[in-house]
Order: sequence, then C-alpha cells, then structure tokens
Amino acid sequence: MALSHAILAALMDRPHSGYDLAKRFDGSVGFFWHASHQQIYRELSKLEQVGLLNAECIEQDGRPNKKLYSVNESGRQALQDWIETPSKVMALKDELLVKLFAGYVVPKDILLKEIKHHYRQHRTHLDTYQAEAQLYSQNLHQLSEAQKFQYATLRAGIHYETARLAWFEDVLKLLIY
Amino acid sequence: MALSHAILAALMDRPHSGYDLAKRFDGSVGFFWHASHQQIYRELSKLEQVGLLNAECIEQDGRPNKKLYSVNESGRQALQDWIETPSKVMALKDELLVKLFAGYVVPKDILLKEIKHHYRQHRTHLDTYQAEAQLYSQNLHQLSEAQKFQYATLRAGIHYETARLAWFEDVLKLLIY
DNA sequence: TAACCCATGTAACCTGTTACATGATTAA
DNA sequence: TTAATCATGTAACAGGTTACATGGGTTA
Repeated sequence: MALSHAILAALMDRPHSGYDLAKRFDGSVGFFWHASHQQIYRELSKLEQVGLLNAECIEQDGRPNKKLYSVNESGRQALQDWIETPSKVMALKDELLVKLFAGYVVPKDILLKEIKHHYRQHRTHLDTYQAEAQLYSQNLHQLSEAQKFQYATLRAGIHYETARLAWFEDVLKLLIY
Repeated sequence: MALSHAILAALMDRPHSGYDLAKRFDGSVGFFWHASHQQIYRELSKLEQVGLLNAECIEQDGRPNKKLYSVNESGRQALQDWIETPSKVMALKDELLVKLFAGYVVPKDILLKEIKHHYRQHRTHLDTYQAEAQLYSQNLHQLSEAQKFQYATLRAGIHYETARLAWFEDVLKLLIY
C-alpha cells in the first residue's frame, strides 16, 4: 500500500502530472521509493477513482495535453491516517549482497569490477545529495516545516551512501588480502 | 529473478529444507533478501522442476518428514552465470522515509515516537550483527574463501545499521530544535 | 533524418503478501 | 491444556517489471 502513499506525499508538496511524478520518482522522492511510469499512471487512475485525488486537464500547445493531479481533503486525511499507523522496519533487498554471499563460485576479479562499478554510482549519488543538502543547511533556520522534513530524508540518503562507500573500501581490503 | 538466486546462494553453503531456509531467510541471508515461507516453498518446487536443484526425502520419527534440497551442477552454473552478469544499483524502499517526507501533516510527537521505535529495532539488529562479526574477525586469517565472502556481507549490515542509528540522532536534533 | 523529450497508456507476466489449512510432538 | 516448534503446502490478491503502442515537437 505504499506507492499510493508515496504519490500522495509527493503531490502534497505540489500538484504534478503523471509524467512529472515519474521523473520525480527518479530523483528526490525516488531515492527511497522508486516507481516506473506504468505503475504511476495505474496508481494515479486508481487514486482518482477512489476520490483521494482531483485531476485537472491542462491543454498545451506545441506539446501533448496533460492531467494535473492534486490531493484533496480525503487524500490528505488518508495520508495522515497512514502516517499515524506504526510501520515495521523494512527489510533491505540487495542483489549485490546476494552475489557477494556466494561470490566464491566466480573468479574474484569479476566481483571486484562489479563492486568498483557500484562504488562509482554510489559516489555520484552521494555528490548529488550533498549538493542539494547544502541548499538546506545554508539557511537551516529559515526552513519551513515541510522543508525540514524533506531535509531529514535527504540526510538519510547521505548517511546511506556514505556507509555504502565505507563498506566498499572494507570489502576491497577483505577480498584483496 | 533474484529470490531464486538467493536460494541457490544459501543452498550452496549447505543443503536445507524449505523450513530451514525460511528460518535462515529470517537471519543471515535474510538481512539483505527476505522471503516468506510461502514464497520459498513455491520457488523450491520451481527450481526442482527446471532441474537446478535435487531433492531428497528424509524420513524422521517423532517429526514430520522433510525434503532436503541441494544445488546440482546446472544450478551451480546458473548461479555463476547470474553473478557474472552485471546488476544495477538497487533502489532503496523505505516506508519510514516516505512518512517523514510528508511528516509535516501530522503532530510531531507521533513521528518522534515512531522514529524512536525504529531506533531500538535497528540497535538490536546492529548488536546481533556485531556479535556474529566478532566470530569472523577473531580469526580473520583462518577464514575460508566462503567465510570471507559471508563476512563481507555481514560488514554491509553493520555499516547499514550504524548509518541508520547516526541518521536517527541527526533527525531528532533537526526536528526538535 | 535520427534520436530524444513530452505525454499517456495497455497487456502479460513475475514477485510478494495475506489468509487459510493440516497435523504430530514438546515444553510450560 | 495451551502454546510453540517442526514441516509442508494452496489460493487469492496486491504490487512491480517488461514489452508494446502512439504521436507531435525539438535538437544535433
């Protein structure tokens, strides 16, 4: 039930079209809850049908028309109810760790290459998050409540990526020697 | 396609019954790839059908009989092929972060309570991992290749949980002041 | 003129969750 | 005698992925 709530959370910030959401789910919100455009369009129709979202058709010239979705009062209430319901600690799922767990069945250099490739991607993520975090931390005392919460989630991303990078260095040492 | 590979990886270590696997997927392997017993039984039958696993019926007295599954040569080859295929960096999915992202719509103390509750659980996880890690680090130079790889995955868990705990303290500061 | 961006969707399939179902043994 | 552990499954449903489909406008 969480994609619908992630969508409500993103739309609370401001209204989006499906296309916009799909892109955002590749960025800020997407770093802790990813979804493909197919899933998003499906979910948006459902949420409109059950009356948690309003849709407004926007005609554009030179571009295809789009539907702007926004959260209505029922949607806000549904989101609040969900947030107030305690949730379990989520299990992590990580293919790379599965591979490493049985890593002794393949030549070591294949895994080392793979690890280094992941290292670079996590490094890039961390750089992105840190650049964005600077904008928040520079005027920490002028942040709105909403911004404080968004900054808090960004901090999670920074901690996560930093831990990953530290782990990669650990693993390289462990496997090389 | 990864549950099947996680099962192959766990069975490479040594043969298991479905029941054993289900428990293990609540522990060591399970910290980076969780699965319920229903999923595991379903997957084991499939893997046996396509010929990647062998099953042996073990009669027990005083207890129900069980099927011991082990990886055969095709299974080992399939696992190797999969490990050698590069994989994408996996997206994290975290309900708590979704909640925090829209946390401004509920009273702050509700979220603080939730965060503290999660904190305690992560603390427990970290303690478990660290206790297990000690067994490995104490005789680091006598570890088999397989054990080194397993220790590497455990280190990931330790980094992950440590980062989480540090983040929680960050968030509490950010939200309280 | 080829590739990419904007914008929306359908269909088939695979994966994961929840609920139900059985039945013997063992420990409190 | 109640609950937990061992042991295996089925069925229905929800959630997620992959492939397919369309079509105008913009940039290289």
